[in-house]
Amino acid sequence: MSAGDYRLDEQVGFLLRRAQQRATAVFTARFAGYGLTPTQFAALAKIADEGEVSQNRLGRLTAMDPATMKGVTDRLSERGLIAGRADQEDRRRTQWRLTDPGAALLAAAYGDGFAVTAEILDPLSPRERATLLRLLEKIV
Amino acid sequence: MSAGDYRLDEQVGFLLRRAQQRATAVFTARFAGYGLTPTQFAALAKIADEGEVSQNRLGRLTAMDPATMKGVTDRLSERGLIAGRADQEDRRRTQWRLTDPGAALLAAAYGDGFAVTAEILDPLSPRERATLLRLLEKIV
DNA sequence: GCAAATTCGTTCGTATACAAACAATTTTAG
DNA sequence: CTAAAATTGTTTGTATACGAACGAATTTGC
Repeated sequence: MSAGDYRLDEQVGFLLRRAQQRATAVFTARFAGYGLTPTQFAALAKIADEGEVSQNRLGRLTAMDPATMKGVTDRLSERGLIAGRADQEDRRRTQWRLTDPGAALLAAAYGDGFAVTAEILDPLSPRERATLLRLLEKIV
Repeated sequence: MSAGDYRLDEQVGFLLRRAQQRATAVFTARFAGYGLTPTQFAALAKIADEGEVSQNRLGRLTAMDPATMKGVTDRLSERGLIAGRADQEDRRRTQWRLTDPGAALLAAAYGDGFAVTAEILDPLSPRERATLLRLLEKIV
């Protein structure tokens, strides 16, 4: 346990941070034309799945805390990609749905979403890809 | 390639983002007493390895771009954990080293660094742990 | 039915993360 | 030797990420 035994480059936290940096870089390059960040794309995809979804629930589905979710929905809303309405049954809630431009942008971007995944996993064999996803699922 | 086929929860980028959130949460809980973030701890550990290191090189060793590195060295320096000096041979450079308090804090924290790694990898078998590290290395 | 607990969304502050543009300095090439 | 290229570090702006504290609204527990 001495200092000399601690190798930063072998710690899983450090490797996860670097892997996510790489994933973000691949995404950013591929999505430059859409002006969408990974979290914004995730939010659009989940709203599409849900049809209509409250802000906090969207945060849970996309792994963003309420403070982060606020910023993302604000920016998507300002760009006119999503629209919110006050929920009459629960007046604390804001329900979000895709606008037509939002749905169109998302439809155009899906293919690049698959391409991002493919590019990140390119160094791995099909078997390794499945293993990586399985192990990541186990530690989250 | 239709919209319905895109499952966010199975995309490696999304899983990496969630895994890193978990890793950061484990680190933050374990390091609450030190007031160190994962990047700050990484910087201290690498400075310790190098003895003395320039700001940009430290950024490369810890996977931080120059703008991010600036913020980290500023905060560590303000806390008196590291000290910088102007390099006489290359006047663009700032060389950083640990102060005595910085070295003492780092020495006290190393054990918790190992504990963080152990806790993150706890759901995996020894064999799976090695596999995960190997696959992450391949995609970074 | 009502007080306590929980949930929803907001705001503030701090800390990565990185693109882009920049000045100062050093290195490289011809 | 010197002009071009590269490196070092800084600054600004945008976007996560999250702790903490908060008011408003809803649900729970007794």
